[in-house]
Amino acid sequence: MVHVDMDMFYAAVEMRDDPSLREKAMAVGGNSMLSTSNYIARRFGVRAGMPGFIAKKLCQDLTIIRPHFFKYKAVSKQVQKVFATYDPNFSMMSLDEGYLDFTSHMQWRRESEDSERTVPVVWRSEEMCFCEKYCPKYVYDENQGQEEIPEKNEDISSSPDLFDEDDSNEENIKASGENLPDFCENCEKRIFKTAPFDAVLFGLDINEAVKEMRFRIEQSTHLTASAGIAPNTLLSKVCSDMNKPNGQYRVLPTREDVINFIDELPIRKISGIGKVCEKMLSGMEIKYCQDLFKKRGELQLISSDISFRYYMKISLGIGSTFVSSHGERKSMSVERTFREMTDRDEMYKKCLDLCNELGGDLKRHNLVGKTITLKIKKSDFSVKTKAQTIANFTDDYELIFKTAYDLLETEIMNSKLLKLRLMGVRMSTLQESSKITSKQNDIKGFLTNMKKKVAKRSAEKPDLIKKGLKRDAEKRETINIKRRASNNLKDMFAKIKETRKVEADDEDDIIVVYEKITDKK
DNA sequence: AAATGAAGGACCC
DNA sequence: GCCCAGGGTCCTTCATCC
Repeated sequence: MVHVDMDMFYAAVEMRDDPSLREKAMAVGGNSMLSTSNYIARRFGVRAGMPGFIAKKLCQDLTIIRPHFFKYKAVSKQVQKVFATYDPNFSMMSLDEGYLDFTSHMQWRRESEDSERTVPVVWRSEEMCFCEKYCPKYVYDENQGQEEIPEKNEDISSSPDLFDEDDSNEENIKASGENLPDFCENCEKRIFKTAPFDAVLFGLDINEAVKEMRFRIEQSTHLTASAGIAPNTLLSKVCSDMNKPNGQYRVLPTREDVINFIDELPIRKISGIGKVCEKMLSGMEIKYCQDLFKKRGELQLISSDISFRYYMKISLGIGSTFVSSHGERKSMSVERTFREMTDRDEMYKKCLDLCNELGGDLKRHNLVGKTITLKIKKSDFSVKTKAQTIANFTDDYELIFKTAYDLLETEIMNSKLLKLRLMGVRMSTLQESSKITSKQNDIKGFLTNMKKKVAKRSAEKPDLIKKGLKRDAEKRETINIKRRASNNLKDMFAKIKETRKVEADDEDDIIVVYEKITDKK
């Protein structure tokens, strides 16, 4: 499995298109949030996911560029084109990263011609030396002359035995680059060591294959990518981060290599273990992946089945061994942050706008849905979502607004003074609009619609508030029950310790952790 | 008793 | 050095519905 990740994607695109940005500290995003920063800005501590105004404080000279998504999409398409030649079934996780299965490519590669592994050099970065001295003309093959895009070569016998299965050409290329200095003494630019030629021949093994792919990406987009090669996606994702700018890393498909790699790996490196999880696990003295296995007894006690399996898989370095090109989407949404809003009419107006946008998006993607969710974020940053499923699939903004309005109305009614900083509308339970029949809509829809209407009538607003308060009381009660349960955890441990041989020295810590989890609302 | 909905979070890019 | 956009997915808990 190979994971490929473009280096500081958005920032790199902007720097590519505006050379004046290259020597500056810059970031892409807005005043409220940055999505990427370049390496100069990172030296000041400016990182992705940081509010722009804070970044400005860290680095006064920071240039903030608004994102240009159409550009990123175009670049992503180019990258995908390269991906497709190595694995037509590649799966894109976002605009700038994807997983590929190289198995069948490697089969093909073993029997490939040199010409099929040769990539012409059509572009050199401006930071790189162009001087004759260090960019010798490379004659790929005396018989074939200048090389174009690799084509099926009919006469096979003529190719020399120079590059056997065992003898990859990596050595040859390296050898020619190793003698060169890092920088040219004439132009003082970096010397293009990996490919000081008009065409580059890549070797047979997977490292070479991935280098070739990254080289192709660079040639077509003028941007660099990093990659990770490993026996499964979980590991390859981590690997692509190891040699981050413009590099790659491989974990061999052997037991030793996988164990060596995973054992000392901080859990936070694994995709899916975030801030919260890290903190919780560190409370149990779990910092590295091997600790997950060491503390498996305790973990099983406090985790759900799914989480526990997940942890164990991580600790053993187990992950998915196949990629599936994107499944169908589950939801579609629009949301917007704005300056504090208290006026109701303004809120309804905003809601309408969002519904309008969402409706357009749905239509554009040929989708209809039936669950509408209203999301609001108050000035204190607390987030609330309210959802309602309607009878019929729709993409009509007026219909969406009808229910979104109701949801917003009850929210306004339920709070004395609503101060909003964000509003969003989401549609889920999606269907392809072509797939839905009018019959389904008419009969089934009519019945459920009636039911909903009756149910809604019977629930009047004061009742709703009462019900809400009642539910709060119930919630508090369940929290208390859980708290009591956690007090009994000590006894539980003792019993479990007897029946199973669990090494739990730090029971107190675990109870603290447990309380933290259960008290968390 | 199993399935579905709703609400809330964690997490990812 | 700080509490954060906007697009998603998935998990968990609780309620409800036959």
